[in-house]
Amino acid sequence: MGRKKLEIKRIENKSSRQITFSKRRNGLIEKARQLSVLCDASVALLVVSASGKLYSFSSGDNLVKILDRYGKQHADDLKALDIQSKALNYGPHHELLELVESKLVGSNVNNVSADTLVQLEEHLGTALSVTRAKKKELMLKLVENLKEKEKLLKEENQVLASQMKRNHHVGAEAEMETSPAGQISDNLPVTLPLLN
Amino acid sequence: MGRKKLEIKRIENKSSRQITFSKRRNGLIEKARQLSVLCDASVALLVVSASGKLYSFSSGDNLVKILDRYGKQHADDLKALDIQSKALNYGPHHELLELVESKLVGSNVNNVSADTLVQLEEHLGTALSVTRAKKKELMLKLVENLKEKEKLLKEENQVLASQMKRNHHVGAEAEMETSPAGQISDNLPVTLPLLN
DNA sequence: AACTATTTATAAGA
DNA sequence: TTCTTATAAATAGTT
Repeated sequence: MGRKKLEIKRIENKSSRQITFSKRRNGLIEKARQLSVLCDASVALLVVSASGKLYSFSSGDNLVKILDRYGKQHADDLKALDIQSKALNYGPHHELLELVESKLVGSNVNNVSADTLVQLEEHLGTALSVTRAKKKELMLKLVENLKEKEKLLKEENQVLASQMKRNHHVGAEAEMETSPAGQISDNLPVTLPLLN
Repeated sequence: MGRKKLEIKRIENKSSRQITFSKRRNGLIEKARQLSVLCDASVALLVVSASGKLYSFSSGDNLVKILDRYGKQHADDLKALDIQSKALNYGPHHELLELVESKLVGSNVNNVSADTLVQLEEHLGTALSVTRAKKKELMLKLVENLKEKEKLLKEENQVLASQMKRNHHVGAEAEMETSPAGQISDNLPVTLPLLN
């Protein structure tokens, strides 16, 4: 979008590269902001220059608020939760923390590179997703079982209700039965599939 | 850059918003890619739609490596999960990423202190727990609702079954009703509403 | 998903 | 850096 068409490959001239970086970085961040506003989307953008400077944009507000909102009384709850769901979630979480440590241990922290931190961020996001996936899988199974139970009970209920109705009719009109009692139970398998 | 100038504020029309999201998201990701190539920069971009779908770009092979490590079958699972669990989980996740950024923004990355990173690690653990806690809370509520339903249905079943039994008795023994017919129909409206 | 009239981003130059 | 401007690119509304 300039005087000339620019091939998308590393700009070899250093100062052009820096100028282009500065311009396009600003443009990218502005675009990210627009997307988040226009479309009600959450956007997080990290840009690290070749020289290691970090620029970023992020929609939404920050973690401090969340931690405040959940307050101290939740700290214990969270511990309990951790214990209970450890078997389920600890694997990835553990790996994650080990990874964090391995990124830091033995190396002077001052030498941690921006790339390492970007990588770390990705690891955290992935680990969180994996954790969610495992827990959700199990919870959904539980819910499904309960829904199945509910469905069966509803069916049974409707069958019973319709039998009630017929019997009631019979009772009210003394004995003018259009169908013998035996037929009712014969019909049951036919009506059951219709209940859903 | 279109037929009309567009104000940068939430697009109210849902389908326009979705279309714009799709277009601009693609544009943003392409711009991110170009910046990383042209200027030799590290770029990480996360976009989550209002409906919870996650899109991302990351220079380097970090993300790919991670997904490979956790297995390809997880990649699809994670996508699906992100859609379904956005309302529940994205908040903390998002804020987590923001924290990561806030720890870094404006400071030369080389100056990040060990304390800051230890703190960050703690925050990540907490954020993970908060996420789990939220999900668990909602899932438990759902399970509780279903159990309650189950209980009510069982009770109703028993009522219906015992009424059946009585009616059946009446039918078999011709007309010896322990309760008048009217009473039965009086009872029906009481039990029927439970069916939903 | 394609089209196209416009707007927007930006490459080069100052 | 910042501004200017010619031009490339993105995209809003439309089909």
